[in-house]
Amino acid sequence: MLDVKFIRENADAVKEACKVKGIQLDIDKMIDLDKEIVTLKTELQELQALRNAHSKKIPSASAEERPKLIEEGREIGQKVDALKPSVQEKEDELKNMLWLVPQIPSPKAPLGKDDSDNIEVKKHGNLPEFSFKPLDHVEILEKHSWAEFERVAKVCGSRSYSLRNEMVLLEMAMHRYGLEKLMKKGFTIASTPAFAREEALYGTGHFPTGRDQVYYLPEDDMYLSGTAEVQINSFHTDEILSEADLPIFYAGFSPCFRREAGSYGRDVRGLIRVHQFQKTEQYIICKNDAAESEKWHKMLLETSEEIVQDFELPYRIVECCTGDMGAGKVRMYDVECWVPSENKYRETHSCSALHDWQSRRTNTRYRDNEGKVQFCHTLNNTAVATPRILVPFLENHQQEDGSVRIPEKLRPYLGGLEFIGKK
RNA sequence: GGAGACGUGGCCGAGUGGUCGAAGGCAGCACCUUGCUAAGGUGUCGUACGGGUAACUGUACCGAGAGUUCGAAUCUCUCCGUCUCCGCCA
Repeated sequence: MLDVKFIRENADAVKEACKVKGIQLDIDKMIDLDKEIVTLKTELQELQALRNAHSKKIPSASAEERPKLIEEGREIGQKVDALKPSVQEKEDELKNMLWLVPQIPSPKAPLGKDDSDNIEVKKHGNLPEFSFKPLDHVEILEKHSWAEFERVAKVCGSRSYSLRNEMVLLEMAMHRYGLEKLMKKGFTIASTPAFAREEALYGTGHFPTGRDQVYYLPEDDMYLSGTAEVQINSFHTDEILSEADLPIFYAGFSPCFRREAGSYGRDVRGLIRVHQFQKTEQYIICKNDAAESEKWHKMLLETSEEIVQDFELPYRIVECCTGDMGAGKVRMYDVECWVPSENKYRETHSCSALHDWQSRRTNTRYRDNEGKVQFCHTLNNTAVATPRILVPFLENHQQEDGSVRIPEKLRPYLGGLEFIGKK
């Protein structure tokens, strides 16, 4: 969300943001609507001032004067009541449009239409060379009975899975490793509920546009969130923090749910795109300062890099172009890990800086050292998302004998095992 | 699932129809004091929107929404939340 005042004064920049992000929105209409609201509100406020002044006279009025004054007051009240609904209606209309206004992307962000315009900014690690015919991750899983798909699909539908035996332990080890790393870096580890109210999804920006991607629980009017970002982003709703409190680092740990509507036929096989997964998420609230945001954005990205490096996965970083980054984002990077069976890099982490776009939606503010109340900046990035990360992990670390090598940094979390699946 | 209590500013807490955006205290901030000194005094101290160069000023906000009333923090209803007791339960 952007400030209406900002939109009013920077209409061209906002229109340009809509254009480069591929968002259809009538900014001029919003500005006209806003003008109309200001006019109506001024009128309403004048009437309310009149009403207040008038009703103040009544307590001291004599018994004879009273009925007349009350009658006059009633008339003013009727005028107020007549005006109120139209103000309310127009404010709601504006608010509904404001939810859709994109954040202005950084001038450093590459322009582009979709993910094909993303720019590779870094490559790390050597691609594996196999002296044998490597298996894809589903074949590896099946070979060791490390996952069950068909029976689970009968129970839970497509894009479901059940990890088995060492895979469950490996999954837990990865999260344990990630959480400990983040804790050492000063993050507060927060297990979060997987469900949330509608407001929280508006807060992150998943709503109103992404409703079809989110599971809904009608009995309880709750939604299953696709990331702990949803809950964490709303933790400080309506609060005015102190500058001294910032930055706040959260490491969210939660099950995540995505309907994957519209992705029929894409990545249906295996663990790349599933309805339910487990994620350790990095989240930062910091002060309203672009340089500060940029600093933490770098830090978040570096942390993800450390993680995939410790997992010994070849990866690259792409900077997402304006058309691929999402409405709320100023700048965004993806970490993509090498998937040998597909002969390409696949996204495993997504690192975003949103400036005050989310904090305006949740009304999360802080008082700066000068006493001025400001909206916070927010950032987030994946730390560990399973089972997706298992795909490059299994495929890159597979051995000729069918076992899978465990990188050194992960061994302490797996009872020191160097390999899993060794006969 | 059943019964009850409650929700006021950064925090504590008073306020049950008008003079209340809200007493008092704590914390914060500014200045003063410097033999009651890890203290004392005075002042200041919510947010948003509108008007004004500014001082200042108008409106709204006492969990949220709706209602009653000339007038609502205060009365009514709905919802949300917190707490207590009973029941059920991983």
